[in-house]
Amino acid sequence: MGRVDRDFFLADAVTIAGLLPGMDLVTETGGNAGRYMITETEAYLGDGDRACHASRGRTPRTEPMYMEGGHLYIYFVYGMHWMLNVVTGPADYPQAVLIRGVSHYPGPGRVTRGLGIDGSFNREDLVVSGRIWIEETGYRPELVAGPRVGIGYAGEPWISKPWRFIIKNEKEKK
DNA sequence: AGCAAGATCGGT
DNA sequence: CCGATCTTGCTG
Repeated sequence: MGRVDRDFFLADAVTIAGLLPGMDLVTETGGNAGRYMITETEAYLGDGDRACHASRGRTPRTEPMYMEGGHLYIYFVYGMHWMLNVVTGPADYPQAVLIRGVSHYPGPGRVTRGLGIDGSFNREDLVVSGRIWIEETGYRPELVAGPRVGIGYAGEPWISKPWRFIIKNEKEKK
């Protein structure tokens, strides 16, 4: 139904994390074309959110999160996994939505491995990119919200915020 | 320069 | 439950 435009990404991360499930993530990489429905997301809401990387200040790694909504923030963890995040909100408000799962690839590490997404996609602009973007589908699945995964270090109240969204009846990771 | 920890995954 | 694997950011 067409590529999502800039305005969509200017809302806050929690709002967008709740809208992305059901939409399609489309890739055109080196002859490999793919369309995958987003099934699971998580919101990281700015420098006040202790679970958000930006809460430790602006560093070379987190710089992309300070870009205008619609860009990608990609980083490497545990020595083996790329994490795919969609930056949200206006420039200089560091927020992002982690794509934790798409059709056929549940789990943030599996998403990037499955779609061939790596550090070369860091700072990519979903609004104009020729190799990755998001499309509206008209599908509005029922979602289940819950606490975010793997952020025990953040402490309360952040650890309990229901900012993880999964399509109801969709299998969780593993 | 050295080190601890990490928005994970797969095998036991 | 544990090991893999390596970048980042903080400490000194």
